Amino acid sequence: MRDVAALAKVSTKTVSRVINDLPGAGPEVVERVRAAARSLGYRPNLTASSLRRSDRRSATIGVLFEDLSNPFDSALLRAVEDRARHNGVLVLAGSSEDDRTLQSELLVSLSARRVDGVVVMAAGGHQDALQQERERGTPMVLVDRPPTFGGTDCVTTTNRDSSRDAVLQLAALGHRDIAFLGDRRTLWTSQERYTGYLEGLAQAGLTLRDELVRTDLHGADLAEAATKTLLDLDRPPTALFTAQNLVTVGAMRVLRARDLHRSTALIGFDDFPLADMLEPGITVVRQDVPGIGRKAAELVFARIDGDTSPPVHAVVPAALVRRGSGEIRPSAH
Amino acid sequence: MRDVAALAKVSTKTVSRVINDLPGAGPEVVERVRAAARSLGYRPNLTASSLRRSDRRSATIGVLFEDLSNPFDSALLRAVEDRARHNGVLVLAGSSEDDRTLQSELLVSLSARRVDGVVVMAAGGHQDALQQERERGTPMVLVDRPPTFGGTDCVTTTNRDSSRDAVLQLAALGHRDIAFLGDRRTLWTSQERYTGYLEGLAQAGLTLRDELVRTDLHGADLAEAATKTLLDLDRPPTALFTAQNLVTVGAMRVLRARDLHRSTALIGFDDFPLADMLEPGITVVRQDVPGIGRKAAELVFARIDGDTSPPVHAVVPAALVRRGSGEIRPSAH
DNA sequence: TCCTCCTACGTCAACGTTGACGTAACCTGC
DNA sequence: GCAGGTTACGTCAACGTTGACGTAGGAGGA
Repeated sequence: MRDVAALAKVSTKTVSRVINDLPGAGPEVVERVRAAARSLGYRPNLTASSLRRSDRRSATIGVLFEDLSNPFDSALLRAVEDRARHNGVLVLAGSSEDDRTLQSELLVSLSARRVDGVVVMAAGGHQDALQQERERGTPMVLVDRPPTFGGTDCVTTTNRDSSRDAVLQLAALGHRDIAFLGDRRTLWTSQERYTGYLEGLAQAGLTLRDELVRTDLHGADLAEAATKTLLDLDRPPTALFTAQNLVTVGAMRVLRARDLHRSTALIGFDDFPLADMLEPGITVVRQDVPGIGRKAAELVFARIDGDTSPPVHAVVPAALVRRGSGEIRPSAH
Repeated sequence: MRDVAALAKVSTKTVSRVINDLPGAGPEVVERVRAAARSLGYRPNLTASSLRRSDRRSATIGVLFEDLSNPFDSALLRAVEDRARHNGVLVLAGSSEDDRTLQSELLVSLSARRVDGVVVMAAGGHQDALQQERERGTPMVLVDRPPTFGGTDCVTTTNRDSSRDAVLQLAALGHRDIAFLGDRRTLWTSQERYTGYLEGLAQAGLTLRDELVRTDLHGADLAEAATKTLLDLDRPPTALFTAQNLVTVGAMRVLRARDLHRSTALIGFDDFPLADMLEPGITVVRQDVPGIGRKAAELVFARIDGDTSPPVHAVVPAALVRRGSGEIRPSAH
């Protein structure tokens, strides 16, 4: 900046004025400064700028999801990024791997870089670190899972209602033995979806068979194993409700291996690519991921801009996408 | 920091020493400062720190890919992120949408935030903005596509060789009419894969039929349309080589719709989730995405650490994954 | 005893930028 | 012709931190 000022024969303050399009610089000086900046390849230092500016904004937000290589997470990141770009804001992204310690460390890193706000998918268990950061005044929005503490916005989907509807659809087709396969029980989403499953059974007048419930299936491999034991039961389920992405994939694999995929009904929570290309297509509860991301971003930006209205828990509706696997009737036996 | 210093009754410089674990602070003072920092919830300001420090590192790198919601891109991001975390570095991520203007703007944004280096998937066409940034001294590594200018590291895969091998495998099965469906011709990867296709044909002693080559298929819809026209030819191809992710999906859709998926061979470049769950499983050329990401990250960090050895073009080998669709023989006619 | 060296601090300025404020020149209206 | 206002600059200090350097006090050696 000093070099630019020297070359244009003005003070650094005038360079600052030109760079920020502030009034108080004559047209001819503006031109001189612009030319000097161009010829020197000058790039303003945003970090120094935000250090001095009164609003102290870094025009950067943090995104802390579980695993950025997971399609759900990356779609969400992309949605947040799009909305952020719209505001001239960049995104610092990190994967917490659902590890509280790691999440906490990353949060400190983000905080040290003075992000204006954060969008977080809370790791399971205690949310002390999140709460602490929130109480320091950092604008924060939780996605996918609500906070266990107060005063914080969050965006989730219709986990319980959509799960109930899925189970009701299976029951309406005549299924009486509907299995539930869920992710880690510590996850709020898993709990909600399980509650929805229970509500669905109750509403359809079906009794819960405990042995048809398998949880803590973290990853497709565990889901495969669980599906196998379910199918080996004396009275195996005629329909499966798989409450997460990878669980659905694991279950599908086993159904195919045993050639049961045309006779056993399957509804999964979370859509995934190519679900429509399989035979049969996989019926899923599809979350509105871009909608969730957009809403979350809007909330952080509103808070960053000083919105002090009461915290919001936004619920973005999911939809049942019928593709075949969820429309299979129980085979007569 | 001033508050911490006041509370611990020391100078800010001593606080700095304690925070950075530098010598020159007695054990009892260290304890006092730590306690003060804790009780005030002090967080060092990394941007101010990097402004003053001599190395001027921000401990942040930029990642500029085409679309962070694309599985290839997000897997790559994750790999870079993991390596970065290992160095205590955070990642600023952006999607360029293969738009040169947008890419250039994002690059300026990254530069203004003083990232220590960038990993870029170059947008098609001129790379002036990239070259300019590179010449300003920013450590830079290109992934997926090489630079059109010199002095810059890059990491790609065996586009040409793997494409040739795929075509040779099809030829060995007896196919004589092998179609090529490719992405935008401006993309280096498309060109390389097309060259590999030509080499494969030549090496197998097959003659090129121009009408079997379709390029500029940006997205699954265009790929679908192109596949339809190919199959409507008087002498349709008996095998397809689809040179990109979404192109493969588009082609698959059409083959299925016409019930040709068991009789027409298909090999796609780029793996995708569930490719193994389809009937038949889709034979693909699989890139080592984590390997590419890791290598790219290693290269930037080496450059950031002052490595001035000649620029490297690392080639991470891809592998043919046989799943069925690429092993279909031409039907007798 | 005195000089040297080390340790544990403190002081000051600077990183690149901008807010607050100052000032000289010009305009406007009567 | 002059008060009052506006425009186009410049000067200075400060944002939070750390490098360079200073200093007081104690340990150690001749």
